[in-house]
Amino acid sequence: MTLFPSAEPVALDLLSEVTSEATPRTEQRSKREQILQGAMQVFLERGYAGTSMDRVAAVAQVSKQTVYSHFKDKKGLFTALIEQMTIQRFQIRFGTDFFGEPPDLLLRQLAELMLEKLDDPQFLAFFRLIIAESARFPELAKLYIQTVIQFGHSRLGQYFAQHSELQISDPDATVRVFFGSIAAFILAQGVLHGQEVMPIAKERLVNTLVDLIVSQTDSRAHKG
Amino acid sequence: MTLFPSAEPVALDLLSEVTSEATPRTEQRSKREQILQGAMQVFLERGYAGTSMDRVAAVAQVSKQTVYSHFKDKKGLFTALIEQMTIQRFQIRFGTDFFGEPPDLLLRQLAELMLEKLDDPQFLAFFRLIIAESARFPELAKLYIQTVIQFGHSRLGQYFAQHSELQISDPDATVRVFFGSIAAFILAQGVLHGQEVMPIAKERLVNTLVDLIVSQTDSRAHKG
DNA sequence: GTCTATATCTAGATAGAC
DNA sequence: GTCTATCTAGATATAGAC
Repeated sequence: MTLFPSAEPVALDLLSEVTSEATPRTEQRSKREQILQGAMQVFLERGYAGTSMDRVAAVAQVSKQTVYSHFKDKKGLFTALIEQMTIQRFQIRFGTDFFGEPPDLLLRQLAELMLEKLDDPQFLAFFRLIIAESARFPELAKLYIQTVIQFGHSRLGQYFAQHSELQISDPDATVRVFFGSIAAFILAQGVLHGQEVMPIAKERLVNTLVDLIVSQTDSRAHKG
Repeated sequence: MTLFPSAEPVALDLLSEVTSEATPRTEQRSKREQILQGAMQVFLERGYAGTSMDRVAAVAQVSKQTVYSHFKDKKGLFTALIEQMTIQRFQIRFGTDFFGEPPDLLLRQLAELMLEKLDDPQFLAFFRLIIAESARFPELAKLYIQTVIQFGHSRLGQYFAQHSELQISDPDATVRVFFGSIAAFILAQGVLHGQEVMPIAKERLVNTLVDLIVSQTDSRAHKG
C-alpha cells in the first residue's frame, strides 16, 4: 500500500477520456495507461466480480495478454487501479486559504465542494465500488479512509479547536457530524437513488448544518 | 407493539406467502425458506456477481434444480431475498412510545438503536450489498430507502415540527443531519473498517449530535 | 512487449427420470 | 417437486509466434 506523503502526483489524465471508441491514436498513450483507462470504465460499471479480463482488454483496445504483461492478475489490476484513483483523483485537497475564512463561509465552501460530487457519476460509481469491495479488499477501503477522509477530518478538527469562539467541546466529533451528514446525503441521494424517492434541496442541508454548528456560539456565550 | 404504517407501494409475493399461514404444502415452504437462508449466506458474503447458483444450492443443501423450481433465475432469487430482508429484518420500527419522550432522551434512544448495527455483521454485509448493487438493482435501493429510511425520517420530522421549543426552522433537514451523521458513522467505522484506522467512541458522536440539536433552544431564545 | 490461439474450469440454465 | 446429469457460454490464465 503506497501512500504519497506530500501529494503532488503526476497529472495522469486517467479520467479525462471516458469514451475511447474508435480513436486510432492509441499508440501515443502508454499501454499501461490505456489498460487502466479501460479497466476503470469496466470496473466502475460492473464491479469487481462482474468484470472480465476479456472485456477490459476489449475496451482498452489491447489484447488480453498485454493486460497480463502489465499486471499480475485481475486482483493486481484492480488494486492498482483503485489505489491510483483514490490518491490521484478523489482525494479532496483543501487549500490553506480555506482555513483563513470565517466559520460559516468555510463550512459552506467545504459543503459545496463535497456536494459537487452528487453531479459526478464517476465519483458516485467509485464510491459505490469502494464500499462494494470493502469486504474482499479491506486494505483498499482503509486506503480510501486514510487518504480521502482522514486528512480533511484532521484539518477541520484543528480549525474547530483553534476557533475558540465556536465553543465546540468535541471538535473531532463535530467534524464527524459535519462531514458525515454530507457523505450520507451523497450516499442516499446520489448512490441509492434517493433523489427520485425523497428529494430535498441540498441547500437546506447546508443551511441547517452551518446553523447548527455556528450558532452554538451564541448559545454558550449567553449561557456563561 | 410496534407501529407500522400502511404506505406500502411495492408488491411483494414473498410477504404474502409468509403471512399466509394456511399454506397446505408445508414441504414446499420449508424448501423455499431453506433456499433463501442459503442464498442469504452466500450473497451477503460474496455479492451478486460473485455468487454462483451451485454454491447457493450446496449451502442450502438442495439440488440446483430445486432452486430453479422455486425461483425463475438468479436475478429473481436475489430480488426476492433482498426484498424479504429489507422488509422483514432490517426495517427499524419505532414504537409510538418513543415519541412521548423528551428530545434529548428520544435522540439518544434513536441513536443507540441505530448504532447497535455496528456490532451486527449481518447488517453491515446487507448494507454493503444494497449499496454495491444499487446500480444493477436500482429498485432494490429505492425499496431500502423507502422502507428502512423514509419512515423514520418522516416520524422524526413530525416530532421536530411539533416540539416548537426546539426552535428548529427546517425539521426535515435537521432529520437528515441526525440520521445522516449516524449512518455515515456506521458506514465509515463498520463497513469501511474505519474502526481500525480512525477509531472514535460512538458516545462522542451521540453527545455532540444531541448537544447540537437540543441546545439550539437556548441559542434562539437568547437571541430574541 | 504484443499479438493469436488455447487450455482448463466454472458459470447459469435446462433435460429427463422418478 | 426433487434429484442427477448435461449443455453452452464465458471466465481466468497461459503458450508460443514474432
